[in-house]
Amino acid sequence: MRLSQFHLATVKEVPADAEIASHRLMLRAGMIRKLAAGLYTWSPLGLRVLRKVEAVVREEMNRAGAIEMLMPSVQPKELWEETGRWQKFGGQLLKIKDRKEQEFCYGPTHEEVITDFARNELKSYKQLPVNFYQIQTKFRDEIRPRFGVMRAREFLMKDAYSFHLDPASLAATYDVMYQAYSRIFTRLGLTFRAVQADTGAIGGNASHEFQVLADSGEDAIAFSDQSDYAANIEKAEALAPTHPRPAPTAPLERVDTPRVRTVEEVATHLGVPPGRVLKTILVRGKEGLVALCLRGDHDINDVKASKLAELPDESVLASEEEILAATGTRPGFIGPVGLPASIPVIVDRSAAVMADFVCGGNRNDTHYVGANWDRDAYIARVEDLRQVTAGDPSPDGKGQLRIARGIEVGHVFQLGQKYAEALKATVLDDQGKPQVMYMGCYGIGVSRIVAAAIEQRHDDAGVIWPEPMAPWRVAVCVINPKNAPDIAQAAESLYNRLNELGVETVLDDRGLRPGAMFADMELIGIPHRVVVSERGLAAGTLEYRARHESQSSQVTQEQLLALLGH
RNA sequence: CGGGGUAUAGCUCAGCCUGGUAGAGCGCCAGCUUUGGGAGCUGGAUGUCGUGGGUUCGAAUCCCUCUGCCCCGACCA
Repeated sequence: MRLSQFHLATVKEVPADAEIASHRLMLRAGMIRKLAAGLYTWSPLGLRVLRKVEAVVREEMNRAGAIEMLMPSVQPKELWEETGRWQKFGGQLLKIKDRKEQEFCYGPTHEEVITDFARNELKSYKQLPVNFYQIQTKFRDEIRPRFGVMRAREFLMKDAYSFHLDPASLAATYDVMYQAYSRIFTRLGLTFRAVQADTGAIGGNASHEFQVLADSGEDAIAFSDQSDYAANIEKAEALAPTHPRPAPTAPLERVDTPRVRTVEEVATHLGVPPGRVLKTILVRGKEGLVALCLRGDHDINDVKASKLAELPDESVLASEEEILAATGTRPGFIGPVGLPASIPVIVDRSAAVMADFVCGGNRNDTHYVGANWDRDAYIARVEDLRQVTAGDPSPDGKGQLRIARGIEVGHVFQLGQKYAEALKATVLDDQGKPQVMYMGCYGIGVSRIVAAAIEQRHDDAGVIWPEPMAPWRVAVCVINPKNAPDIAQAAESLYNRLNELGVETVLDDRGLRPGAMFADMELIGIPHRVVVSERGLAAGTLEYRARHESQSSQVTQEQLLALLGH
């Protein structure tokens, strides 16, 4: 590509609200332009990168035996009503009407459509297993789109759906997809981890997220320092302490704590560490309120809490009015000691081994000190309720947990029969009997990968693309071609030679001053830069510099080609 | 959806408090000069000051309305 024939539109300034590196750099490099909240135009430059990611994804999906297809982005309401998701999906589902007032949605995902396709196309177990995929635009009406294409409303996704006669076949394909995903992210040059993920309401335990490690990531992941255990923090189990609960040594005593409400305030006020304070959270259960007790220095894990039988799928904190009505006490002074018997007290594993602890007094402006389980308060059940923290023992018994931040770029999931059942997608088995198929689904955020790669690989000057993602591998920069026709000629012939060898090359023939040219090539992250100038021409050399290095070197054309693998 | 901001030239922003001819830098156009790290000089074009209303002799500026956008909390590739 001759840059003079391309549309490169780099800018120096970027809105102050572009917070993370990838968003800023994508705007500066002119890869994307915002159309509206969460909606971005991919410029020619940005699209080149997006297509590179797509190509790797497509290659590996094909290699793994998946078959590409393409489904509509607009989907009829009726299908979504069959699975109940027209309602359940919530506000993220963009609903639209056509001229006949018929309702549709812009597809946020394609389980309904693919399962409808499958129930019509797949008749026999002999057609299974089969794995369909597409690379397609999705729309999710995110409550808060942010960080550019990292969390956009419209985004490019690779989604695959596999169909099976039995769970064993599903597990086998799941494994193949897991391996394919590992290859994809490895090939793209990303530092990532596959982590166990929560399976939500669907059940089962086979789901992994592929997380690109980056401090700006929105997810927290927990991993062992001594084994390959890794899980989304929502999923990571907090093991029960191995030591038994100490015997009570202190008497139960009520103390005045006027206006002292939070764990931190209580700890400071009474001069005890937060770990000696019991945190009691009242949530709205299926029948009345439920008390959840945690150690003061621990945080509740909403996913774990919502799995409790007493709680609805979406657990909600009780309001101040509800708490007052149920206990006669304001939030901040609630504790398990003397709590109305109608409120079950579910205690986190770590909190259950506390002794002589501080807790709310169930009377405004008071707390108890020297409280003890059994003697003073009744435990309905002990559960794992808390978020793991760094230093906790790894759930697999090997090593300690560390916490890192990640960007979710892929997710593999064994769906089981949920959708096939709702949509009555069956095949005949070898007995001629209809069997509901088992399904797996496998997603990759193609556009998000572009942003995630930049988060991991950039410097002050701009992006440092992994080679498979770079818009071009090599940039040929010409210095002052106007003054010396032989320089332009030399650059031209080098450019042609590289193209003949199949090296994707961009020739910067815009005639800019060197500084502007170098700045642009660094900003857009071209891995290899070659400078053709009068100096070098006289010496018969070219100036070479790798994007990730700060030093240039003089090379002959043969050396350059060798360096590029030719 | 709750809380907090913000909206002025193509872009990034000042001006608003204290009402009185619409500003800067970058970019763009023309010309001259310059040519190894985002050049210099000269000249030029560009605005319903987000929308609608109100106060006022007079509103970018004060008041109200609506809308867009951004940030902080619960969802997901």
